[in-house]
This record gives sequence, structure tokens and C-alpha cells, in this order.
Amino acid sequence: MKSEDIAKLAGVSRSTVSRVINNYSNVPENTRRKVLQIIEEHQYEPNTSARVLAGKGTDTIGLFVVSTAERPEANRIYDNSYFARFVDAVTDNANARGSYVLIHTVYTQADFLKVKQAFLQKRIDGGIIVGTSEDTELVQELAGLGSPLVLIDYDIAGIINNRLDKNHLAVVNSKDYEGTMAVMEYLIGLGHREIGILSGRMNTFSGRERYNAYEAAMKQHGLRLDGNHILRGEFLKETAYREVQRLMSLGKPPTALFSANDDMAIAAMQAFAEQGIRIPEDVSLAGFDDVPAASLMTPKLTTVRLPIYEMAKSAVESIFRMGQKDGTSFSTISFPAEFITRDSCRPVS
Amino acid sequence: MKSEDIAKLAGVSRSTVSRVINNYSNVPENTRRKVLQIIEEHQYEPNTSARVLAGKGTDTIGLFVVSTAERPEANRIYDNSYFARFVDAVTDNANARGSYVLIHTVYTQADFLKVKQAFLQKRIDGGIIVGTSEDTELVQELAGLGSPLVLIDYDIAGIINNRLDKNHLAVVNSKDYEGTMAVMEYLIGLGHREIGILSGRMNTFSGRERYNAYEAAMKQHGLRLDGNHILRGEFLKETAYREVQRLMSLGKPPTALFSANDDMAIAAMQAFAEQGIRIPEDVSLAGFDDVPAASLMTPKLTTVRLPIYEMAKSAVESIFRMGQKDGTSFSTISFPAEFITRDSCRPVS
DNA sequence: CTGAAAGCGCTAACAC
DNA sequence: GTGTTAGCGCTTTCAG
Repeated sequence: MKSEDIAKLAGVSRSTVSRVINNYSNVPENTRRKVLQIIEEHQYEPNTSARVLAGKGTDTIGLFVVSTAERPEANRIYDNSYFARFVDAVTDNANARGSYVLIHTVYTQADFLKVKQAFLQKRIDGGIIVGTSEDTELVQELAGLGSPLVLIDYDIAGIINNRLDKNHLAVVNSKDYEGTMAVMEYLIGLGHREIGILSGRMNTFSGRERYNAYEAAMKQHGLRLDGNHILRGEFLKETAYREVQRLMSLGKPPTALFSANDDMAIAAMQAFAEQGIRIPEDVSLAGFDDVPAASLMTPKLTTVRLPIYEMAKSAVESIFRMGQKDGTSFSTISFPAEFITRDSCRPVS
Repeated sequence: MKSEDIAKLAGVSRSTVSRVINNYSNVPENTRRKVLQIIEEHQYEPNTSARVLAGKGTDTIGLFVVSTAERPEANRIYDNSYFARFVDAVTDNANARGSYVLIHTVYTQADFLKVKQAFLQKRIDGGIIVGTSEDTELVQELAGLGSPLVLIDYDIAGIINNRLDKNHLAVVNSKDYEGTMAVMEYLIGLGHREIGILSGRMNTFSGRERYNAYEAAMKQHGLRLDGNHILRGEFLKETAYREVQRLMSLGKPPTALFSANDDMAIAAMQAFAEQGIRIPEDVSLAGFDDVPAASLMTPKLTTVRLPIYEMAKSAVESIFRMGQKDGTSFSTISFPAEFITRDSCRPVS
């Protein structure tokens, strides 16, 4: 069934059918009703490819999730509860605006090509990238493609300094620095002076921010940074687990540990438990992200909540805004983080 | 940049460019190389809409997640860890085969229209639906559209009895009945005779299967079904929470409770805890799905694991298979469930 | 208000 | 081997 068929049945031309479909005003109510009825009867839906080819939008936004986890493992992305919520939130907001969401995950360079192709092949009206590494070249490539592009969790400085094409670019971040500061002030207020960190991926904006805030807080309070207490967790459970094991093999752990995300905090908890270390009696532990499990485990994890839904909403809105004629200016927004005190920390004894 | 531009630059015709792009054999190596080089230089990618319109596939498969949760709440789908893993697994498998995944979630009838449109508007080569209600009419509508369709967790009997168009249809299920049986045999073996259930959505195949197995097990062992112990949780945390509160207001709870999914088991645990009921000392609790949190909470939840990744893989493969010339036969497959004993159950005292 | 016709970018016979 | 041509189904000037 194509528009021509509908036209014939309704006794009008394809142009008129098109006018009805696109809700043009210059169609008499009678004609419109008749056409609409035929369309209804035959379950006609215009072919998207044809519409796009003729100049309409795709009503699809791309969502590309970049992960460093290894390919062979199954369920890698949603193992990370942070990403899963983005996928959910973006889909929800896009759907609410009548758009579909085209998803592709990125583990390898080849996958990255698929992202670029999604733009170049005109499959989407714009795209959102979450979890991007600090890779100016790649981002520049995409930014130069002319389609609306939103980067979630990306260092604005890198964009400014490299004079990236900012015509169709927007960045959505969260206040990771402030959130981490809140955790650190809390821990220090509890009397902790030996505070370790399980850091995230340092090629990620949030990973760096969380680390930098940790370091800044320590220095501000005149606390010593002990190399042995700086664990590189890469945001990954397994890596964090091994790092904590390594930490324990080195001797006495710090009295408190800040983990750059909850997944790692959970892994750390297990590693500690296996060594007979109790949380929070022996060491205080704080995470970041407030994943669902954080409030379910024992002890409940003290952490920082990010307004993922609002961030996703903002990202989707940016795509639409930039899709407009005049909405081509660079924009950037940073969402507040909420510190949540629960049971995994306690005053130093 | 379009194929014509490439053609000019390479000194050939559009046909030849097309032949190169599509890897046709009748192109001399020299010509091919030259064309490929120009394409490379200019970052040319063929317009997907044009290709599709000219008869090629979309290289996109649709994934539609049906949920009954209310619209106003944020993060509704991935609150359900079961769905999140499907999204992950399907995306992973589709991507690995070079396909994008087009996602739309379904909360309302209007959303369902978008699913139908995705097919009718030829946006996808086929679609996967997970979480479908027992709604023969809707499924029939989609099945009749002629595109490959895979139903995950759907009652085959409904398809057979209603003589649905099975030409491009496949069903992927899990052995929920057997899995539940394993839980029940275990509980009964532990000496429990008063076993309650927190049932799921009964308009869902897995919801019914899990309930039916519960009932069958009780009857087989001559145990009495106590109406007060049959809680309708609808697979939702909040509902389950309220149901358990209601149960407690009725007096003494059963000695064991089988929850049709982990999310509800977790909610039940909280509700119990608030009433001073300990798990497993006072009541044994078992779930279903083995979500990440199941093994993190205290006590660790005894549950049943479904091979989500394999199911998703099978679903994606079915789409591709049905996309072939001859692969139009109805297929159905059911994956085994694995019973996992942990710490939330104990012999009746 | 409405129809005719051109064109969107690509593929696939069909000739040469 | 390779170019020419006719669509694929829709939107959109441009006439009338």
C-alpha cells in the first residue's frame, strides 16, 4: 500500500494525500476526512525511507554507549547500572517526543565506525554519546559531520581548547567534583585522615573529576596522599576487586575508602569481606552513582546520586533544539549531584 | 557527497560505484581500488534511505519492551533488571551481526501504535517483542504484517489455537514452569507446608507459568492453598511491598514465600524487615531471575537464573533467519532455567 | 484548493 | 565490464 493507492481510492492525487498526512492547512475538511478514512481502513503508513529521502527527518535519535569492557563477556554495558539508566532515560524522553532511539554500543574501533556511519548514512536526526573517552579526534570527527551531537560526561575544556566545530554540539555533565567534595568533607569530618580512592577511568571526564576532587580535598585538609592507597579501578568491578586484594596484601588499609562508582564499591566490599575486614567497623566506604543495589546491600552504601533522568532529558531536548533552524549554538549544562548518607561510613575509632 | 559525486571523481558511472559498494564480483580490481580510494578520501557513506528505497534491507532490528508500569514514574523499564538485560543482550547480538537496534518502549496503547508503525513504515528488518501481554489481537496484527517477528515469553498455545499467521513468527521462551518446580520441591523438601506466592502479571506467559507451577507443586504434595497466602504482586516492587504489608496485617505469614521475580522478593524483604520478620529465620524467601542485586543483598537470595543472553541471541538469529528467502517457517524454542541455592531459605523449624 | 512533474540517492535490469 | 535508464515512495514547487 502506497500513497498512490490511497490517492486512487480517495479520488485525489498523491499530492493531496501527502498534504493530509503532513497536516497542511490548505485541504478542505471534507477531502481530509475522506483521505484519512481510506488511510485508516488500509492501515496505510508512509514509507519512512521515502519520506526521509524527500527531505523529512528520521524521527530517530542515536544513542551510543561507549564502554571499555572486553568483548567476550556478555552483558557488559548493563552490568554497569549507570549506563543502563541512561539508556532507559534517553529512550523514555525520546519516545515521549515521538522519536525512536537507535542504539549501538562501542567496544572497539570498528564499532566506532558504526557510530560515524549512523550519522553519515543519515539514519538519525542527531546522536547522544555517553561514556566517551577523552579522544578529541574522534569527537571532532563526529562534531564536524553537521548533525546535532550531544556529549554526556565530557570535558568542555577539551572542546574549547581544540576549537572543535561547535555549531551542532552540546555537552551535558554532572557536578562530579562537587559531589566528590561532599563525600570527602563528610569522611574527613568523621575524623578520617587516611583515605584511599578507587579511581575510575581517567580518560573519562567524570573519572578525572572524581579523582581530582579527591586529591584536592586531601590537600586542602593537609592530608597526605599515600600512593598505596590510590587504587586504579577503571570503573570496573573485577579490576576494583583485584586492586583491593592488592591493597590488603600491602598491609593495613586506610580507615576510609572513596570509590569512584558504586559498582567498584560493591566489588571492594566483597574483597574486604573475604579478608575479614568489616564495613564500616574496620573501614568506611563510600561510592558514587547510587545504583539500585546501593540501598539494598548491608550495610547500605553511602553514595552520591546523579540526576540521570534529567540529564538524559536535557540531552534529548538539545538534540531537538539543535535540529531547529536557528538552534545551532553551543550549549553546556552541568547537573548537581546529591550526597546520600547511609550506613557504610562511621567515625574513625 | 553522493554516489554520483564519487562516480565523477573516479571517472566511472554510478552503477560502478554501486557495484563496488555492494561488493559485486564483476568489477576489475583496478577500478574497485580507485573507487574505494575516492570513497575513503571523502568519507562517503551511501544514504540509507535511498538504499532501502531501492530494495536493500535496513540493517536495523526493532526491540520493543512492553511494560505495565505507570508513565509518570521515571526509569520504569530498567528498574526491572530483567528487561535491562534483554536490551543489553539483544543490542550486543545485533551489533555483532552488523545491525543497529531501534528501541521503543510500550506503556500505552499509543506506544503500541509506534511499534506497528516501525514495521509498516519499513524502519526495521524485523522486530523482537519482550514482555508482551497475552493479547492475541495485537500480536496477530503484528504477525500479519509480513516482517520477521520474535516474541519472547509468549504462550505458544495462544498462537496455535488462534491460527495466527505463523509465516514470519518465532517464539523464544524459558522453562519457567520447571524452574519454579525446582524452587517448590526445594522448599517442600525443607519441610515447608505453608508456602505463599507473590505472583507476577498473569497476562504474561512467564507470570502464568510461574503461578501454575506453584499451584501444581502444592497440589502434588497435598498442600493446602491458602487464599491469604496468594499475593498478587504484578511483578512490581511497589505492589509486592503493599501485598506483603497486607499479608502481615492478616496475622501469621506462611513459613515460606515464593516470589515470581527477584524485584518483588527484594521489596518483600524490606516489608518483612519493617515488621520485624527475619529472612530466613522467620520466613524462607525465594525469587526468580537472579538479578545482580540478588547475590549482593543479605541474606543472598535463592533464585532461578534464566539464560537471558542465549535467549536474546536466539531471538536475533531468528530475525535474520526469517529474513532469508526460505527461512519462513514457524519456530519455537524454550531455554532451561537454573535453580540457584543461596541463603534466603532454611528448613522449617 | 489541487494536480503534474521534478527530484531525493541508490539499485538493478538491460543493453552495449 | 560498464553505462543508461527506469524505478523505489514520498514531498514539494509550480501552474492553474
